[in-house]
Amino acid sequence: MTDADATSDGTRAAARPAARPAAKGALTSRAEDFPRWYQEVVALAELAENGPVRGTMVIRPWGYEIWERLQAAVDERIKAAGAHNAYFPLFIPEAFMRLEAEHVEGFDPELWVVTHGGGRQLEEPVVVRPTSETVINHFFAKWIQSHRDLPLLVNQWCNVVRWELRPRLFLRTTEFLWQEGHTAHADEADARAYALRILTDVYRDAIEEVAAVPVLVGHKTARERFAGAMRTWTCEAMMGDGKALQMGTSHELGQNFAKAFGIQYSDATGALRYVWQTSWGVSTRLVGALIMAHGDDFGLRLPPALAPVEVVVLCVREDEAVCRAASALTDELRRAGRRVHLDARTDTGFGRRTVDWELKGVPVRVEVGPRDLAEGKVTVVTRHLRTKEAVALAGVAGAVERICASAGRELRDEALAFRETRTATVGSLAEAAEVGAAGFARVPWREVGETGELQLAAQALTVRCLQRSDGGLAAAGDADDALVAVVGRSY
RNA sequence: CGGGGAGUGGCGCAGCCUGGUAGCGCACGUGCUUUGGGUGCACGAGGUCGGGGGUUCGAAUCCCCCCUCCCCGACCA
Repeated sequence: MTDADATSDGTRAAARPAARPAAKGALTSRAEDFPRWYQEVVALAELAENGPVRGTMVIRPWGYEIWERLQAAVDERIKAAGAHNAYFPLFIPEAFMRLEAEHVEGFDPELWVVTHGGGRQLEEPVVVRPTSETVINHFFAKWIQSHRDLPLLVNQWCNVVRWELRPRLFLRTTEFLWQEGHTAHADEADARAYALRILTDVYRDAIEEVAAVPVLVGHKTARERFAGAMRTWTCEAMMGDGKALQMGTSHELGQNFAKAFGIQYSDATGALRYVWQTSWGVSTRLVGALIMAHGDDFGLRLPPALAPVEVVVLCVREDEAVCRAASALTDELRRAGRRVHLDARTDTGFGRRTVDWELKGVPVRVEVGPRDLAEGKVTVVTRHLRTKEAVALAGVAGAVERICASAGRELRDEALAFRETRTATVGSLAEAAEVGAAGFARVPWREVGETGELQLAAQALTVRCLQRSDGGLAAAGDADDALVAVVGRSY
């Protein structure tokens, strides 16, 4: 798996000379086989691997640190939007799941149900949460009595479990980590405004500014909508193979759950009213998106903001002067506030080490070797561009600073340019199917409609979102027929 | 659930048809060598061959039963 040459063909391995193909990367190229490339990056960059139970995932430290940084970026924005973190239980009474009709229908096939505990069969089975909508609403009903209790803005970070037919590390696993926000508002307009605020100020901002992945925002068609929602808003990104990935969703739940769970409040006049709600989430899928949006044939490319290590200082060879200089540079960069790792291993060849750091996506590599050092210089390598420059020792901190300051923007620009080359505006369903097969087609929704959506589905295509022709979000008064559908293949 | 495939050192596989007590690549350990883009050489450690039963002097190999996993068709953060 780690070696593209070590395939099933044993005789070939035996006959093959020791040398591997010169100058080839450690990975299958993205163009050759994107899914395989993805799996190899996940394995070789030590991001994650499969757990012992089908569909489960072990997130390794390198991958988890990336997740922690994404999480921090999202969390601080959630708090800025006024929500507070809380925690609700993993186990949900089965009966709760049945209270909202569409919700039951949507989740029933994905549920894991615990039937035994303490060595005996449970009188009432408990569901392992696939989402916490129901438990949280049960408590909302208790906590909300007056309009003074509103809005109630709660978020939780947790794991959820859903039966999955085709698991893929980070993208679709049986158990995954996420954040789910749940809110209750006095009226529809307030709920809508909050759902949109989360969509743009929390999700879009974190994804574009921190993860450096450009997204399209819009709302889902009825077919793609969250089970039980009136409207589902989404951030959609294009991956390196032209397929779409939903990176975050924010739902306007209307009063469906409020009615199912009896969440009512007394308004200023004393009248009893049902609340209007929202829910929203992003998950560890973001890590998968990061890999697929930015990765290249040499591995992961991390925006500095998310990189566990921003700079690796590499001693090219064992040499006292080299080690001293490398160590001094490491200290200097650390003092400047960078996350730096000093790689002074002498038991591993230089080539191996550079390939490893490249696979892991570390944004900047500072190579300290005797040759450059004799001239008072080191080699600074920019991961996302794969450019090298000789930099005087005194200029290293400045060079690193410049790269760290620009890398995120450049990655985003590159991803955006790629998306644009793969996006076309078309006028018919047939054209949309053609363009959508390799990228995004923008087509008037009235040309698609629900029947068109079915036809697209037969070709593995979906409407990723609906938006205004200028890319803006639909306003309350906008009819879907006046909107543009973004059509593409998706994960 | 329907169709196809696979279980053999940590990983990926060969061996099975034509039974004779297990091998290759990678990874791992030790030593030397090398280190400016996956160094090279030598030596070494590591396996209840998914489980159970049967046939046989002898089973990874043949027969029966069971278990597990993977791939393809009914979905999503």
